[in-house]
Amino acid sequence: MQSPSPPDYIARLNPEQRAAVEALDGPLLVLAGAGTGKTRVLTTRFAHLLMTGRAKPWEVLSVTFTNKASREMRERVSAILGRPVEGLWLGTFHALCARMLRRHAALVGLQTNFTILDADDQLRLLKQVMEAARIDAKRWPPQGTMGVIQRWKDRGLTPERVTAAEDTDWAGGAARGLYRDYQRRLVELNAADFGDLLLHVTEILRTHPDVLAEYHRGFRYILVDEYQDTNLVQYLWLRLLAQSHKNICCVGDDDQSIYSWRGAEIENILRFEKDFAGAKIVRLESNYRSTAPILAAASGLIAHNTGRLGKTLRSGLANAEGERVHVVSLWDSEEEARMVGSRIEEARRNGTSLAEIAVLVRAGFQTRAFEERMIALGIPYRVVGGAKFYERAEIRDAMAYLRVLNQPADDLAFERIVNTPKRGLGDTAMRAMQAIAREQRLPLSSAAQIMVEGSDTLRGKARSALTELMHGFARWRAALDSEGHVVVAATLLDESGYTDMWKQDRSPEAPGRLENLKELLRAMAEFQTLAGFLDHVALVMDNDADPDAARVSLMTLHAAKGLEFDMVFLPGWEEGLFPSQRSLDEGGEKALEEERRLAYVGITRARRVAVISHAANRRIYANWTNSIPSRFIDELPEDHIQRAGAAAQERARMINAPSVFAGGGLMARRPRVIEPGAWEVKERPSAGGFTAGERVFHQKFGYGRILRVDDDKLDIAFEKSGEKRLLDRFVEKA
DNA sequence: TATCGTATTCTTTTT
DNA sequence: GAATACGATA
Repeated sequence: MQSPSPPDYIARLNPEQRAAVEALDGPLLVLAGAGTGKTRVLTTRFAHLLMTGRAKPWEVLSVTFTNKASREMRERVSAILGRPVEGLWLGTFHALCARMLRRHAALVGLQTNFTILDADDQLRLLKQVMEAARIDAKRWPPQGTMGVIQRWKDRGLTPERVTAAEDTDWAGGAARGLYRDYQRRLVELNAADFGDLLLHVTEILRTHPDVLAEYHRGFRYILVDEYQDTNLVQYLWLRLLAQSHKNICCVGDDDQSIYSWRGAEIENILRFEKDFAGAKIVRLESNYRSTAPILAAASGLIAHNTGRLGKTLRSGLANAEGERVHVVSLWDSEEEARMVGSRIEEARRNGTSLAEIAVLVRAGFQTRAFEERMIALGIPYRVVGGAKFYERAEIRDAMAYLRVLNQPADDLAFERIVNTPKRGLGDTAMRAMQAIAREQRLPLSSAAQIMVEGSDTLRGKARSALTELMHGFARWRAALDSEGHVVVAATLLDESGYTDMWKQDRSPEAPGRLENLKELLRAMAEFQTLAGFLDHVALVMDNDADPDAARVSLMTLHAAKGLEFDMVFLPGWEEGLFPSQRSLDEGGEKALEEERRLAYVGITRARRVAVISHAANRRIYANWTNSIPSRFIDELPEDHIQRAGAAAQERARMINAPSVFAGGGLMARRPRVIEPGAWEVKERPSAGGFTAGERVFHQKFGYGRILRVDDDKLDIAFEKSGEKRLLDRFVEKA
């Protein structure tokens, strides 16, 4: 089977990578640790499938999670093959499913040109459904209902498949009915939400053997990236498609599973061997990215998790020497931002490119403080995944116009633009329109047409405005074929008065918005059809403005997965923030492990320098709150880190004045070195002497019971406010 | 019908 | 503290 001298794309691999590439037939799980050449294995494997003649390019189904990953894979496959490859089934779960669903839309009651709704539309629609069902939106927020529905969809449950036992805890057992109504409305609107793309296709594959057989003939091999992040419906979809030939190769890393909140089930990867009989497992453990201390720190941290498949990362670099991971303690979040700023300036002076520096935060709002600092210092930066182009109001408005153009039955889009700009069509007119639509079971735009043609329903300014709008749409739609979608879009924005609305707007953002509209038209020109463009926007909501430019990257830890930088800053390692309190409240111990994996992802992004920091005081909402260092800092192996700031002094003090008593006691009574000023909240010297199981009282959180004592820190289960970690001086014995 | 003021929520993470 | 949502008022 193996030729005497393998092709050089194989010869360049290390033995474990080679094993992963060459095991072409049957199920294979590749456990790829951070920085072990996962993408390389996937792309080489793809190329190898073609080179060995096992499959044609279109017979391989390659699935990724992000658009970025699929773009990268496409580029690298064609680089290996030395030519651009066309007709590939390569994309995100959602993009591939959208493509499949367009072919079989009728099987779930949709038309081929169905609209893909974004999060905003979904919520508005659900609100309407909940209102109609007279559910108290105060008590049961629509977002919560949306969450319940999405989790069902994540598990492949259509409304019919949801059992009564599943529907107890939300809205008093009304959630299942709301789900059913919501799905009905979607079909009426000829629309699908994100979850539907997978749900519908999986349902079709489950219930239409002929369709399934067609795909079995089509896809001889399946490649899956980031398998640890798949949810149940994605798993079902894959299993159905792999059923006959079983040539499925999943690549993933259980230590980097960070999407459980989106329905991902880490069990999918843990269970792989059981799901696919005769599965082979290959471990990639040679890390070619980071220095030895960074790897050691990350490994030491993740070792605190249980239930791992287990991997040992070892450095594959020729020179793995490097600085220890820095841990910096600071007074407040402003000082933290200053520290990061000055270290970036220093690195820049020493020749590090800004493109090689990243600041990775737990939550999006944290980037703001660093942005301000970057502006003050004149350091170019970019916020990755921040305010998205396609989420801006003017873009969404323009998109709504285009959606109505493409599909008159798109009620959500129609509602959005019918009175934007203001045409004098307020509540009264809209209520009348909705009444007609409901009675005759027609889309809003048809109802509007009726109102315009009829004589009695609408009069005066409102009438002429609506007439003009409807005539406009007829005209623009007619021009679509002859003029092309870009020209029509430009005309539409002008004639509808939308551009004028912003031209007359005196607010400082208005010129920028007009600029954005022009940018939208430029983006449209890259697509053959209007429908193609709309799909792209719904599925590929990214805005990667010149990623090569020398800028510091600011982003969330989630957004950083799959990326790497020479120098990585990891600020805000504080209890409550990271690990996130909310996450802990919702998910308990499992959530804590996921937070820890997130920390692991963060550290392993760094090639040469990692700087972890925490601040003693931080402003949350409007007021200052004090925080204690994240437990993850304590979990880092001391031999591989280097402390600076207050914590270093504190630690020096501990070493210089060893206590004869073991454990907390005297050591816990050491004065806080973090200054200036006293702690604002009433603080008593560390009392020590707390034991697990004891009942305590806290000013804000009320009564609770101590779960664990860790030096001067206590894990407390509060009766009202969940589990928290606090310094003992803030609680008293109850 | 539109605008202004107040109340409320938000800060997890994304296709 | 800001952005949004909603209600009261002109």
